[in-house]
Amino acid sequence: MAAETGARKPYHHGDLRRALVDAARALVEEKGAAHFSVAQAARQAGVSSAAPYRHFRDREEMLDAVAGDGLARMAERFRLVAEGLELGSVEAVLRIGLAYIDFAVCEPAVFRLMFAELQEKSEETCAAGEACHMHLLCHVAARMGREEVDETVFAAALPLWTMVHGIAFLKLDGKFSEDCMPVELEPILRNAVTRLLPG
Amino acid sequence: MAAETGARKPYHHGDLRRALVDAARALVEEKGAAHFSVAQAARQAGVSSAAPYRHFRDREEMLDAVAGDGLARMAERFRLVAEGLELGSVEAVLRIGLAYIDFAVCEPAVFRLMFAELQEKSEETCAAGEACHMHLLCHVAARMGREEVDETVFAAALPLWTMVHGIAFLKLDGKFSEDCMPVELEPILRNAVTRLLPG
DNA sequence: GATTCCATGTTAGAGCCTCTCACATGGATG
DNA sequence: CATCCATGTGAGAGGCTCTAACATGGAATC
Repeated sequence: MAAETGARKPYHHGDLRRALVDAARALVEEKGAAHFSVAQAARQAGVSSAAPYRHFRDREEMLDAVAGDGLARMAERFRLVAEGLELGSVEAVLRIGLAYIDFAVCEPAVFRLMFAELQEKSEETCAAGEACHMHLLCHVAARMGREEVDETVFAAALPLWTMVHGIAFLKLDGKFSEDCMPVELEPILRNAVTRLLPG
Repeated sequence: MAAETGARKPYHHGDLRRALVDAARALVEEKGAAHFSVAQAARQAGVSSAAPYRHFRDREEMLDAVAGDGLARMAERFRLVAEGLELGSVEAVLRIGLAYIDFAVCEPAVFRLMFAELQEKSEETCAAGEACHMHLLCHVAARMGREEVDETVFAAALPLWTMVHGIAFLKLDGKFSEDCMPVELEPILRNAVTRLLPG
């Protein structure tokens, strides 16, 4: 209920933390995480360059927040695309894989950040990452007739998970572009999923 | 023929470019690419902080050189581990995959940098990357009885390549560590390679 | 309602970094 | 020997991170 109409700033700023994460996300996507600066995000949000440090310990923690936000949004997408599809079906796993790759294509810099080397990930970011992983693991577990996600399920899901992850990364590197090696991903992915899903 | 004995600096410095790349590699591995600084690499090499700019346009180009160096060393490792093994055999592909993952584990930060978002990759870096990729493609082509690496070969190799890439990245994220989900990689990888290699 | 408190903001600034410019040096070349 | 140019240095502009001391105003307390 804040900062919508801009009628008047409801508090000192309203929800600066949220505004900073949004600004940071845009900047990261625009120039890459490496060239992102806290000062710029602060300007974008209309506050002094010291203000962000009330909400984030340092630059790294701000980037972590952007990563966590991205992971949470990706998990939500997984939920949406698999909604209504049979648990453990090739179709469901395929949809999740394609959503994964789609996210990477739509927000390449944020996607990279989500798997970047951060010295210290927040509880929140880790949980969001786990949530993403769990979407796939549940399907594999169902496929195997398991109730719990144990080591066996994890091992069975690993090739799938990693393959999709790898495809997304290579796609970002332009390996499948027109002038390199144009490839229709969906059939390849469907084929691989079929071969790799247990049962 | 330079800078071997260290008897006396043969030229202004000898081979500053090489020294800087080595220093940069060490620094990147030590603190991560994000916290690497040109000035520090210069100090490490014993020159002024302006000297590196005679050899690299900017910080980014210096990191690109470290990445290219890493890719070249990885290609060389691929050559070594597959030496003597049958072209297109499961064993050869498996060895290359394990070498890939091993590199990631031994030099995680450099490995990340090798696939990081760099605004502009040098000719050299691109070529080194292609060389790595080609090692796998040749085995797959041989497996399929092809002479050339065409789109079909590329498509067949893609799941393998991406899966190994993904495993390496997830391993860096500690996803297979003791306190998360301890997994013996080799059998899983062997199984997946067997299932994904054509023929 | 007035007072107090504290979360959240601001200004000033130390210290480091990137990158540039003018200048220095010395091996290679004619 | 004289000259040139690749490669180095020192100084410095400008930007960034992060800290410290101070300011402000909504919320809690009396």
